[in-house]
Formats: sequence, structure tokens, C-alpha cells
Amino acid sequence: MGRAPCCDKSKVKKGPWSPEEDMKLKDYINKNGTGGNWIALPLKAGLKRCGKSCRLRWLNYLRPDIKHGEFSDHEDRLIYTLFSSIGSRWSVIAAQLPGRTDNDIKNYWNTKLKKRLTNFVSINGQSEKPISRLESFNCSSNWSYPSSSSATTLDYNPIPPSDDYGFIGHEEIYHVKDNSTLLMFENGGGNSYKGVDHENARGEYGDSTMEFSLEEFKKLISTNLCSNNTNNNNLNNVFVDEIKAEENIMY
DNA sequence: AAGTTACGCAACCGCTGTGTA
DNA sequence: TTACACAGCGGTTGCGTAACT
Repeated sequence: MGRAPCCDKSKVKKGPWSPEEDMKLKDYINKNGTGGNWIALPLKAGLKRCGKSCRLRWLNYLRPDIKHGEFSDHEDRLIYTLFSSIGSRWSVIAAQLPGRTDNDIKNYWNTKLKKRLTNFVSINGQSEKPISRLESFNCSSNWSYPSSSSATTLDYNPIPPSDDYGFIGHEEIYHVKDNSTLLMFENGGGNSYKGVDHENARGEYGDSTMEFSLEEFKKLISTNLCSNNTNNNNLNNVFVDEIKAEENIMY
């Protein structure tokens, strides 16, 4: 026996919201709040919508503090990092990105970020050679990329090209260590970093935010395996603390 | 210019978690 | 303790539009 539906589907409107509906919902919530009861809200607000639909519209689109537009490099980095730790818990990830909704981040991950990772693995997954992308990198003149052979050794730890602020462009850098069985992902992107060489909260250099085995990395792209970690509260707490600590030195 | 494909995003569906009677 | 109702969440779908042929 299934659960009773939250509303009479035949009597509620579905599909895209009209500007008039948006206005009604916005006006009602601005004046009265949600009242903690989304099921009753549409009737009170004069909307022929399911309560769930109202809630979604408000949370994902109409809320005043929603941030629209491009994701910053810093946001990209947070998403990558959080996803690697906790998996597809979009609401938790969204909580770390003010103004972004879980739906937004989920869509962004599925359409952009995941694709970037996919491209990377397709380039490097079966190869000892890292990083054709790096070679097209807009490097500063005094930095030279190591030969592919040396790049596969464990002690390969390149210092990225940097200008006075440690900027290295709007790309990601990937390292392959240990004959491609261990992979390090490094976001080298953009103006969210201050401090030459990306010193992190522990005084380490290189800003090496993630390490995966190649298989883990592939799974990361195609599955939600990281949610296996979600029972590990210690891990999550450490993780959030680390992010906060890093943010403190970034800004 | 027209048709087709790919992409991005808003919205829906159904399950889970939580509060309460 | 149990059953129920609702909120919240994540996966998925489908529509509009841009890009390509």
C-alpha cells in the first residue's frame, strides 16, 4: 500500500511557473512567511500548485538570497573537495556555498564539473603520461614542465607557475604519481588564492586537496560512492574545519 | 533556412527522516 | 511503540534553446 499523495494531482498546475504565480508566492511569503506548512500554503496564497512545488520554487528560485550566475573557481574547488569527501549530499555541499541551492550545484556538477573530470580521465586514464592539458597551460616563462617520465615518480611535486599572487590561471592541474596508480588533483584556479605557492592551513605547499586512486577517481565521476563515507562524522568534521581554515587564509 | 542533436536547467517524483499524537 | 503527516533530499525527466550539419 502506497502513501497518500500530498495533493490532488488532477487539480494542481504543473510545469513552468508564470511571472504571476511567482509574484503571488513571493508576496505571500514576504508578508506571512511559509508558516512551516508548505501543504497549506498554496491555498492560502491563491495558487493552484502542489505545496512541494511551491517549496521548490521558493527555495531554488525566488528566495532573495539566491546567487545566480557563474560559479567562481573557489566554489568549483569547494564542490570538488566536498564531493570527494561526502559524495552527492547536495544539501550539505550547498550549505558551504552561500546563495547556491542544492539543485543548482547538482546541475552544475552533472553538466560541467563531472564532464571536466571525465575528460581528464579519458586523456590520462590509461597512460603514464600526465596531462596534455598542462602543456597547453599558459605558464609563466621561468617555469618548465617536467618530462613525462619524471612526472610519474612519487616525488614529483611540481611547484606550479605563479605570479606575485600565486595565480596560475583558470585551469585545473593534475599530477600522476606512482605510475598512474595514484592520482592527485589540484585546483590551480584563479583569484581565490592568495599566498604564493598555495600554502594551506597546515603550512604545506602545493594545495593538494585530493588524492585518489585511479579507480576511485573514475568511480567518483560515475557514481555516488563517496556517500559511503557519510557515516564517518569525524571525517566530515575534520573536513569542514579544514575548509574553513583554508578560507581564512585565502581571504 | 530547416532539421537534428546536444546541452543546461527548472521542475517533478518518490523515498527517507523527523516530529507528533 | 506505532502510525501518520509533512519536510527535505537526491535522482530523473522533459522542455527550451543553442550549436551543428
